[in-house]
Amino acid sequence: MHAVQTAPVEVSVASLCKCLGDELRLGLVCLMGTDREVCVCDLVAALDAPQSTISRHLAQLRQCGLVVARRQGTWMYYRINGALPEWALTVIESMVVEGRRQLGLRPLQGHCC
Amino acid sequence: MHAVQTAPVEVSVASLCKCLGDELRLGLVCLMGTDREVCVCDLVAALDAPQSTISRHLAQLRQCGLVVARRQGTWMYYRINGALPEWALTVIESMVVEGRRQLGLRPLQGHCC
DNA sequence: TTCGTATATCCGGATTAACGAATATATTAA
DNA sequence: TTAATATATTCGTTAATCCGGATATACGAA
Repeated sequence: MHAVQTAPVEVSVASLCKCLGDELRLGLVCLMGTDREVCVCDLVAALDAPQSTISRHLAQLRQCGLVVARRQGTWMYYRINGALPEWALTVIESMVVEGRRQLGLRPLQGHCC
Repeated sequence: MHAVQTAPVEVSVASLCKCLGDELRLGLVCLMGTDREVCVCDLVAALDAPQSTISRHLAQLRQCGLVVARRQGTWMYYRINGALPEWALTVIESMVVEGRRQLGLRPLQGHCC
């Protein structure tokens, strides 16, 4: 399991933090965890925000290199970018654990679709 | 050495990230590291920004609980708040190491004053 | 006291970011 | 084709953030 990564992607510490400095984006990342693939409809349902808002924030996370997306039919699945450098994955993992606690979120299991 | 901490302070993951999501504030934290006390004049010199700007960002870090200040005469010394919870200190340490690399900063040694 | 230095705060203006309804695009099924 | 569903993007409005000169405050020395 656990797909092996290609060469690490450069990510700026400040832009990573800026991404996670928004509660909605932090919530998205917390729902994914570092190893889970989730589809947009689940994220919309779990965070109870308008679809356009979720989609916009996902685009930001993607543009930052923090997450990657995979299309399957009409659905889009998002996950943390496994090609992130070690330090970034470590940071994300630590924050996700605490972030879930603070935001009262559980990692999403199974797919809605 | 290494002062023992009192009870951990609650810090929100999102607000910690928001703090570190600004390059100037990230620079300040990188110059302090997790165990160094630095005075404002050194920070102003090292980051080459107006004193009022530095002071404003330091106030934000302080208000977030990320740093604590100690006055000594006319000088103010700042350091990372040792009472931060474990996860926060871990996150900061990881980001500081990489942040220094990206911003081209060295931890400040010795005092200007 | 007064002066000089170090730091903090104020404030108006500029820039950036977040929002969400409306609309566009992509895909599948019929 | 068309319709239906899932997701992305646009756009105008509102809110938050950043900046830095000017000013205020705190302290030590004289």
